[in-house]
Amino acid sequence: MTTMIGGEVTSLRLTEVEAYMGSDDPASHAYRGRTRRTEPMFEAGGVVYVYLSYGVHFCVNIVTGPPGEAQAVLLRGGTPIEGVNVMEHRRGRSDHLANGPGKLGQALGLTTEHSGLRIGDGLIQLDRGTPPAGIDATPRIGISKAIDRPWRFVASE
DNA sequence: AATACGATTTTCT
DNA sequence: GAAAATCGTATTA
Repeated sequence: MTTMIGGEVTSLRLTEVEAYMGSDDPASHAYRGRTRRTEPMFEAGGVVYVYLSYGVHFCVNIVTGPPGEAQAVLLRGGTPIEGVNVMEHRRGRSDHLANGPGKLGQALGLTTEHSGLRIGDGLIQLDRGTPPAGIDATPRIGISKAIDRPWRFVASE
């Protein structure tokens, strides 16, 4: 995916994501219905949902389902491709640029201000990218409910 | 109006 | 391996 925030272009290849269903998924923010924060999740697919985690980190989601379903994919990690110097500057270090949800959000320069934006509006884009050799499904991380659902997907290459 | 709690990361021991 | 940092949101009174 590619972002153009503050005049800086950064792109990376997504390698780790997690799926979140809406009303069927106790671990989802949208589980208890529509609220102001989760509003973007109930939009049609192609909308970005960003939230502040632990008051410290910005985590990025992409809505995938039809309107009202609140299906989304949490971007957990990726490998930098373009604008690496920008990411290094934003992260304040040269390693571990986007190998985690909060890190990825910070590296791409996304904040809650960008929540609800549509992909393709000029700020955020999804590219075709290189297909992974394989995909592993594992249990999701950092949640306390519905841990038994293997909805974390990792590119094996 | 008040309070408890994260879809986390970093740093220290 | 453990703990702190930090604030918006949801829940409760």
